[in-house]
Amino acid sequence: MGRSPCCEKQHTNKGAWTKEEDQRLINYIKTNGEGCWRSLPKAAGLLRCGKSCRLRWINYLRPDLKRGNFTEQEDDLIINLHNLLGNKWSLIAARLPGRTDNEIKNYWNTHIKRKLYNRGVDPQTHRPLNDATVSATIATAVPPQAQIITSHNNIIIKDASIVSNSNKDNYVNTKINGTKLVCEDSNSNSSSGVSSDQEAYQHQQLNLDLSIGLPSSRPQINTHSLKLLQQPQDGDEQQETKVAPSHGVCLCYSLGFLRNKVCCCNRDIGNTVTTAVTDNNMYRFYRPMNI
DNA sequence: AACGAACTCAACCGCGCTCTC
DNA sequence: AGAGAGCGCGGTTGAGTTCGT
Repeated sequence: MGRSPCCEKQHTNKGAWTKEEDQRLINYIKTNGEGCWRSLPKAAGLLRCGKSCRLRWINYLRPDLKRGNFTEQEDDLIINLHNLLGNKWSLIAARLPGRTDNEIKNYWNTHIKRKLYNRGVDPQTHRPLNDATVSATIATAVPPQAQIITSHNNIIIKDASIVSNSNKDNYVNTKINGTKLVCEDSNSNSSSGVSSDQEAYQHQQLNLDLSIGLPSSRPQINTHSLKLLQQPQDGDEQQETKVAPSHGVCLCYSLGFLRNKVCCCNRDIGNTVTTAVTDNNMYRFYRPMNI
């Protein structure tokens, strides 16, 4: 049993949008607002499928879109967000006002990938690409779970505590083919051997202030958390576990989760803090502000 | 000037998720 | 509980544009 088509294909236009079609769509959305894309084309007098209308509006016609080239700051932000989130273009776009996921995806594929290759960085892994010596050194000195950030001619190893002392002595702050390995201790703001321009770079590093647990990290969740994860989403307030008498910040919005939906994390913001709730495979965390 | 190659990006496609009935 | 509708996402396509010879 196949999926029904989103529209009657033989009665819809395809390809580039005309100015008249754009104007019809703009006029309709100005009057009626976004939403109900399936019925929109007919209501707006457009021979397009709803998906096509939605895409045209979101990627091209929306008034809050930023036009023009990406700035260096946006480039860096995209690279850092991609390092953190992978190909989650919608999440990345949520962090760049006026940019769309499609635009960022295209920009990544046409510009940034090449830029990273030119820097000798693998755009998928964000690890050094073509310098066998550097790669081999990192493979030797740095545990695979370490977070690595490439910066100019430096490779910054976040969370230095998981790098053994002997490896720190042997490799950190040494230059290999012009690339310097730098350790950064996650418990302190200072990095060992970090020069002023490196610090300036690190200040630009992304601080999303996040706590995200993926399903693979489930074993790390204690029984208390699991109890929270199993609780019903709505209504059953007695099962809501009181964790700390503090206010909190819902991270769902800032991450771009639950767009267009009311987040259920922040119910009873007073003294009750839901530390984690779950939608199938995604845990959503609610962070007390005093942590 | 002409042609093909390379590049860009708007648009399309198909899948997965959520919601409703 | 399960099927279908609707939406959003990521990957891919292809027409238009730019570049190189």
